[in-house]
Amino acid sequence: MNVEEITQTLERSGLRLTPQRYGVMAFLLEHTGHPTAAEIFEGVNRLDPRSSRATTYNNLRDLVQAGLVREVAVEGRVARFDVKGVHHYHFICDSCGIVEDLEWYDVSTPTSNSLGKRTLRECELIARGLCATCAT
Amino acid sequence: MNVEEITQTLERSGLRLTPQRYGVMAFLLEHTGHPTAAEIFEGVNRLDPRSSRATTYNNLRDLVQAGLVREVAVEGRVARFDVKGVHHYHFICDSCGIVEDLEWYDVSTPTSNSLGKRTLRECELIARGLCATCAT
DNA sequence: TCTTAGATTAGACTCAATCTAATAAAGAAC
DNA sequence: GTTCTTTATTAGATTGAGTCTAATCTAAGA
Repeated sequence: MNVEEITQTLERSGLRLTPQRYGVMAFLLEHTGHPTAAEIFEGVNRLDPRSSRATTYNNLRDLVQAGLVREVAVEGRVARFDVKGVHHYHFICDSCGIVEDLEWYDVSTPTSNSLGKRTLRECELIARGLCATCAT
Repeated sequence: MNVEEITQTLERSGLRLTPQRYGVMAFLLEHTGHPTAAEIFEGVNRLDPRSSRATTYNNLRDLVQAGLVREVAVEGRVARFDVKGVHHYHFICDSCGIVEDLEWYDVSTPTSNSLGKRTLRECELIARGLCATCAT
């Protein structure tokens, strides 16, 4: 994902690509380990330019709404984020809680019968078990 | 799920079936709409016996650890719970955020190749889109 | 240049969840 | 039964992720 793509996606949502927003995107593209908002805030501010906590949260919200970033569904109180670049699923370790990427594959979707009047947008898969470190 | 089963499962984890614990289980068995801890706390206390907030949280933690209850993976700050009785998946509405059950079906699991050294325990599916109410 | 909508900011605030230290209740031991 | 010990419960204080507020600041357009 390059700056052009990001700018255009944001424009489609009526958003500017500010230094702070770029900082969040750049950090997420570089750190694929599903960081928390606090980690992103800290990481972005380790470099220029300074971004406030509120802005980091605002921008994460905006980027999620624009479809560039995803808030990963994990139980627990802290939100984790990743870039929606390449389709992938998640593996969560029962023991240490680490969230790892699993390569995407075609998963059969619920029958239209069981969906009823609902409209389906996407299916997310969460695999659970022990990560490589905890399994040994 | 009956009292016998619950008692035995708890005993296997070295836990007693106290009135407060039973209250939580009974509430969850009756209210399948994925209530929050606060809702469970309030619901349990609408009847006898009085249970404190801390106890509700403690018991939810214990019941999850004993494998009787599941903390549903939803993004957001409030934890939601359901009884692990019947296998099922979840549908989360993009618009109103409601969490509904989807009947279980056999989903293909990740290849052992992509899992690597990880051990797989279960696969959870989260479908997203618009619920029946929001779709119309 | 002026206007205006969008963006950022520090700090106060909210509230779900956890912690603490004291009390209560249920088994087990005698 | 009485005592000892472990497990549970409790009210209230504390934590901390996330949100809100009201005041600036910035940049695009007229």
